[in-house]
Amino acid sequence: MVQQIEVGPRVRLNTDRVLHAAVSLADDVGIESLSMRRLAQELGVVPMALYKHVANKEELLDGMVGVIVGEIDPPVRDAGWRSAVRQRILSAREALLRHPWARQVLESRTNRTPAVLEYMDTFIGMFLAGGFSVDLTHHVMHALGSRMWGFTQELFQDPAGADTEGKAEVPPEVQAAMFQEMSTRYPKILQIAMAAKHDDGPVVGPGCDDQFEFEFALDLLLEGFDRLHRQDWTSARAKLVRG
Amino acid sequence: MVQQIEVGPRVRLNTDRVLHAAVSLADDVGIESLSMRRLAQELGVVPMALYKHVANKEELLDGMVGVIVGEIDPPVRDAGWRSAVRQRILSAREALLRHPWARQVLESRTNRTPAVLEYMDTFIGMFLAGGFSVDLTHHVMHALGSRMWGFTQELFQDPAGADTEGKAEVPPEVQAAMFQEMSTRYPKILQIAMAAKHDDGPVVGPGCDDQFEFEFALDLLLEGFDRLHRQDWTSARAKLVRG
DNA sequence: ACCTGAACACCGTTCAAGT
DNA sequence: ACCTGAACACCGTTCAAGT
Repeated sequence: MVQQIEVGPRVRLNTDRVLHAAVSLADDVGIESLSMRRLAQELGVVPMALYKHVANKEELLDGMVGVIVGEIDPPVRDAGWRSAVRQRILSAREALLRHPWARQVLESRTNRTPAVLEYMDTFIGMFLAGGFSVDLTHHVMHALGSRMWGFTQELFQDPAGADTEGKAEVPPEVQAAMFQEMSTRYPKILQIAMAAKHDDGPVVGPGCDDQFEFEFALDLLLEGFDRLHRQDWTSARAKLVRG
Repeated sequence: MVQQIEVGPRVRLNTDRVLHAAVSLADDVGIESLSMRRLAQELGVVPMALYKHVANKEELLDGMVGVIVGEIDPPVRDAGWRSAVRQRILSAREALLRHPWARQVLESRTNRTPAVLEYMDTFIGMFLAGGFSVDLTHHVMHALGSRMWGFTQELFQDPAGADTEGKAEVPPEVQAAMFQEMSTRYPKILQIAMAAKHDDGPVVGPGCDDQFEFEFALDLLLEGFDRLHRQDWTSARAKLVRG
C-alpha cells in the first residue's frame, strides 16, 4: 500500500515533494484520510514542517489540483475546434480518473490558481481559434461547466467506493428484498437501471457504461454548439426572443 | 444572526427538529462551521443527545438534503414533458439557491436516501410519460446529471462567498495590477469575462447572469433530447455507428 | 533557512452512567 | 426512553524555540 520507511539521509523538503506526496497519499488512502499530520508522517517529518512549504491545507489542496491539471494534455494542434475540444476533455477525463479524489476536490474549491486559469485559458482558445464569437464562447463555457474537466455528477454512484474489502457482502436474500422494495417504491428508477444492465450482465451492480454516457452528453452539447455557431447566435438576440 | 437563547421548558428533541435546526444553522453559519457540537449547543443540548436521533454526521447531512429536496415542487400535471422537466428543474434551482451549502453537500454525497430516490423516480416519470423510450430516458438522465438539481459547476465562482464583511476591500491600484496580470497571462479568459460585463456595469466582480447561463445550457440539452426522441434514437444504434 | 515541541482550540464518537 | 459526563483519538494551526 503506502510506501513510507524512507531510511538514509533525510531529503530536503520542498513544495513539489510535499504536493506529490499528498497526491499519492490521497490516491492510496482517500482524500478524507489525508490530513496534514498524516502527510507529515508519510514524509518522515513533524506536522509543522509542512507549513514552510504550503501556507495551509487549502493551499495544499489547490496545489494538488495543480499537479493533476498538469497531467492533462495541451490542445492538439491543427484540428478543428470540435475535435480539439473533444480530445482535450477526454484527456482531462483520463487524468481525473487516475485520481478519484480529484473530482470532488475540484468541485469543492473555488479554484483560481494559475494552473486552473491556464487550463481554462487554452480551453477558451480552442473555440476562439475555431471562429466562435467571444459571446458564444462565453456561454458555451458555462454550458460545459464541470464537463470541461471530463466528468459529470454520476447519477447512480457506487456507495463511497474506496475500500470494497471491509464491507460485508450483502447476502442474496437481502439483495432480493431490496430489489422488491425498489420495484414498488421507485419503479421508474428500476426500469432505466434495468435497461442499462440488459446487455451487460449482472442485474445489480455498476453496469453503466460511464464512458458512453459521458460522450453521449458531450456530443449532444457539441452538436448544439455547432448549430448555434453556424447560425451566428448572439446572446443579445436570444434575450430579445426570450423577452 | 443565529437565534439561540430558547428559555422555558426544554422541548423534546426529535429527528425532525434536529434536521431543521441543522438546515438553518448551515444557512446561517455555513456548512463548514456546522458541527455536531455546535448544533447541539444551538439546540441547548449536550452533543451526545443528537446521536439518539441521527446515527452520525453522515446521516445528519443526508437528512438535511432530504429537507431541501422536500422543498422542490412536484412535477406539474397536464404539461408536455419538456415544460414539465424545465419547470421542475427551475423549482429545484430555487430551492437550492435558498440554501447555498446544499449544492456542495448534494455533490459530495452518494445519495440514495428515500427523498433523493423519490425525486429521481418522479423525474424519470416525466420523460416516460412524454413517450420517451426507457433507453433514451436513461441516457438523458445521465446527460442532465447534476443539472437535474438546478445547478452546474459555476465557471467563475466568487471566492468562498459567505462572509464578505471580514475581508478587507482590495484597493483600486492592486485591482488594476491584477487586471494587468490577467490580461497578459490569461488573455482569453479576460476576453470572455469582459463580454459578459459589457452591458452590466462593473468590470470586475460577479457580472454574469447565472440564470441565463443555466437556462442556455438546459435548453440546449432539451433541444437535443427532443431531436433524438423524434428520431427514435436508440443506444444500440448509436453504439453501432460509433463502432 | 528550515525544522521541532508543546500547546490551543477544536472535531466526531464510544461507553457507562444517570433520570 | 431519552439525556448526560467524561474520555478517546483525532484535527488544523500558532508560537517560541532550536540548529
